[in-house]
Amino acid sequence: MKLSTRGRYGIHAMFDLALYAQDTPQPIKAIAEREAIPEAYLEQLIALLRKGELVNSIRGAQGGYMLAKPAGDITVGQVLRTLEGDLSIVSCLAGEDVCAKSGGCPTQAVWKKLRDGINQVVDSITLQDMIDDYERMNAQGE
Amino acid sequence: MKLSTRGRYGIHAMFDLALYAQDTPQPIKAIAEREAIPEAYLEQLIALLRKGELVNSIRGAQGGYMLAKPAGDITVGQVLRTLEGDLSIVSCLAGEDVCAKSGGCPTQAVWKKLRDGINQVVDSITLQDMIDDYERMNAQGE
DNA sequence: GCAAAGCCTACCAATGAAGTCGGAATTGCA
DNA sequence: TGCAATTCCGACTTCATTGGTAGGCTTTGC
Repeated sequence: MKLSTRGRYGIHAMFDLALYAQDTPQPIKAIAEREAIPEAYLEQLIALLRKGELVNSIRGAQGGYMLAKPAGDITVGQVLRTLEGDLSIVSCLAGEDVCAKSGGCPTQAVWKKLRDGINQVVDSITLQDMIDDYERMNAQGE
Repeated sequence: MKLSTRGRYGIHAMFDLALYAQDTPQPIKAIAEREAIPEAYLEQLIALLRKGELVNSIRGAQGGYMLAKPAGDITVGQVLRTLEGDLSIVSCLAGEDVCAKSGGCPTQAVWKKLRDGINQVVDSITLQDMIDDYERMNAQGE
């Protein structure tokens, strides 16, 4: 039950954009270097984020990427779902197909609680929250 | 970020034992049939549960498996961890290795919250809780 | 002693994750 | 006008894991 690197890289990349792409768009190369992500791979991930309308792209020289919305309007959950698909842990819930044991097996209740717990956590954290944490940390360190 | 069938099958099997192996041990074959799990595969999974000391085995004819502890003392989390390994979503936390960005990257806080949320859910549900749910459901259905 | 069970190990196929590669199309700037 | 920076796109490869099978040995109740 691991998050794949997609989700991890994705959050890193989005955080990076929130931090560095306030004024000028950031090219993949810069993000990849700062966040230690393979450049060609990051390209794929960002393509997904673009389709998910979480980032905007500017093509051509001096181009790059920026957040499509304010950092406070983007949650960790949105990013993870865009990259990893539905977070519902067990296909049984996603597909709405009832288990062999009709009437809803008692395990289903467990998976539901798990799913809700996870969503509750990831949807309550925005990129802005992360930035705030980060700046608080830096202020404290000095 | 899916739970593999291991976890799903495992919970089913444990629930089955909690329900049917109160007095007499249940052989793999019976569990597999009731829960619709491939017999030979279930054998492997139960071997893990045995090593994790969540079930006891009785060898020989009329043998089978029983829970090693009262159903109220076994949590969903214990079962999942035994079968799936650490539930900590992101290796970064398990290995205690600090990220490239020293001082703890701000994403780490996110993974920690996620991990804690998941553990909180799965460790708060025991097999007995599932049984109770199940019986309540049946009582209601009639 | 036979048959019902657990136990053990090796093996296999399919899938998805992670990443690479090459080459377009677009665009700022000298 | 043309070069270089950059996004965009799709195919390909490699590797580990998942999910499962097969076969044979060991234990033990009846």
